[in-house]
Amino acid sequence: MVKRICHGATNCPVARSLDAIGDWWSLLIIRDAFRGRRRFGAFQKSTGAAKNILTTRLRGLVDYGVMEMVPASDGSAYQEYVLTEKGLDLFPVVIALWQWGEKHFFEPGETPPVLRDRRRKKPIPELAVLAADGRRLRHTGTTLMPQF
Amino acid sequence: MVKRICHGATNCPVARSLDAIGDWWSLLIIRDAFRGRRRFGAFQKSTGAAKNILTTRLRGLVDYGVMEMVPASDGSAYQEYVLTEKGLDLFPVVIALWQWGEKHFFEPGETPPVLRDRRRKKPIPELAVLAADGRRLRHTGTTLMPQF
DNA sequence: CAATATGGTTGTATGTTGCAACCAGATTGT
DNA sequence: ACAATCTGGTTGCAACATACAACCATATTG
Repeated sequence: MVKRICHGATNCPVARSLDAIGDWWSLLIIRDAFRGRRRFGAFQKSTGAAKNILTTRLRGLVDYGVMEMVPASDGSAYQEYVLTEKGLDLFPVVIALWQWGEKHFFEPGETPPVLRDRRRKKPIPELAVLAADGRRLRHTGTTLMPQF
Repeated sequence: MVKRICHGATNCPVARSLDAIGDWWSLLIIRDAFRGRRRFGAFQKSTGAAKNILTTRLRGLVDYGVMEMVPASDGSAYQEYVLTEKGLDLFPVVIALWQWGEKHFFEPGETPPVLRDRRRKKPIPELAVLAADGRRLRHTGTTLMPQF
């Protein structure tokens, strides 16, 4: 999205992901797309981004295949921006960021908005990295992460 | 980290997380911290960031409580940067970004570095958002995400 | 058919980045 | 002991990105 002079051909999946979405505004747009926002104006209001910034970010997300432009669902001549399958796959990323923020950036007095499964009417349990045998995996120095 | 003029007091956990780590370099530093990097010079080499950028990012991460400076583990007079408990809690975020990049940014010919649990010698299964009853949760429009 | 909403584009001032040069203290080699 | 080098930065500057306001064309509403 933002031009990356230094890391064109990195082999690291994290770096490649960040090329597409590793930017404050893009991630905020994606968050709002998961909250049902579809229109340019809606994203502008809910993210607070300036129009030109929003334009470049939406264009970048479309270029990377995270979102796509579709005819407006209300039949008007306008267009909407919706997440592609690739974009929907970012769900765990957004949830992980949500839960981390919820855990670490709210004072005892504050009540963070609760992430809940509306269908089952229960809060969503904390996302966990599991090993192949289903046991919860905790990061322990050299357990993970190849050196590429 | 980067000064956010527009969103000082947002109630959204994702936005609060992004204030601390929603930046290309910071996330790359965190990735490398999970890969065992500890020294300024090591981060410089593995991320490719310029020294001044690295300085500001490391300082920011320390300010936000994601990393901390500790005396060097080899007994020298230098210092090292290590993840705090709060920083270690970013593990799911990094894994989610890793897996998303692995799935969507590698051509059929390319082989992405595999994320594997060294202790059990098996690849790590895909991170999934689970509902309270343990069933896999897929994003379906209005299932999740409160409007704050 | 005038007024307004939508979805942008184009300046311009300011802030952030990337790069190279420089520097002080710690460490190493002799 | 002392010069060379390594480590972990800081500073200056040019290039680039951002925020904000003004403007504009098309679509929609009253």
